[in-house]
Amino acid sequence: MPELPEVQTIINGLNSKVLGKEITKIIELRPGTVYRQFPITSLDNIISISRKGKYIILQTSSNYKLIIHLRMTGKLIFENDLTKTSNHARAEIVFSDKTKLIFDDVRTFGKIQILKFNEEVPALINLGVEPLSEEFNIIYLKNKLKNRKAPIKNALLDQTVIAGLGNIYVAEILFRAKVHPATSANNIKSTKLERIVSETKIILREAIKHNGTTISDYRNVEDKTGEFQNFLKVYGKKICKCGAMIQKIKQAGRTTYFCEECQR
DNA sequence: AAGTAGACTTGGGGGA
DNA sequence: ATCGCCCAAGTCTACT
Repeated sequence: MPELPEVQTIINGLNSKVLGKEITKIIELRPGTVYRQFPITSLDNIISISRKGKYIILQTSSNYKLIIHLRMTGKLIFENDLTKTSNHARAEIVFSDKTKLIFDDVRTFGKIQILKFNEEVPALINLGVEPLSEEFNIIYLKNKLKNRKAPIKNALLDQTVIAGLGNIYVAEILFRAKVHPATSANNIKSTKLERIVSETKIILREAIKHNGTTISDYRNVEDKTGEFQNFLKVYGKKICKCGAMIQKIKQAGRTTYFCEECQR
């Protein structure tokens, strides 16, 4: 799915398009997309739009919130015309001013949860630090990784270590930090950990500036692609800028791209 | 406890 | 051109 920069781009779009709007109904077009623990009876305004890791949180004025996860192929598309729809619309959030958000998701992994405002979700409670916050520093990372023998690639994908990284950005981070993805997490030198921390922040900020990375499905709320795919150095590449072939290996079921020459 | 294969699901692309 | 196999931005569960 969308990783942190893509989700942040969507948050920015939602803030300009739907903040303050009144929700009249939430339509589930495919069963299993929307989890409701209670019926929504009143009309509610969206009073805040934020993100934790890759989770989108819409807080409403009358004590409930929507937690949306896009997983691999989910999109939130703002639409001015209520009669319009999209190929894989799974749910719609309809507003009183005759606009709506379409939740479109080819692979149907994405979900919308409707929760009481103070209700917590285990996945959200257990999230690690935000990589762009000051809490994400070498002391934190060293402590989190000290007992982990698994490859650094797997550890950085673990949302309870850092919230928001995914397969593309972890590959790019390790490439720029010059760390081999199979290195045991607890066996990385401090200078390299420092590089991982600093490159993570740099890459994520750059990617947000370019509206995220579109490999295939990701779109922002205006149904537009991101541009950061033009700046990737290793993910999906065949040849490294050093001239060596980019290697592809499987780690924890995911494909890892890396350069044997540059990442040691 | 840590680590990982499998499951969920649809569609696009390279190859026979 | 068709068929069918492999692959994909993520995370939860169940097993060793």
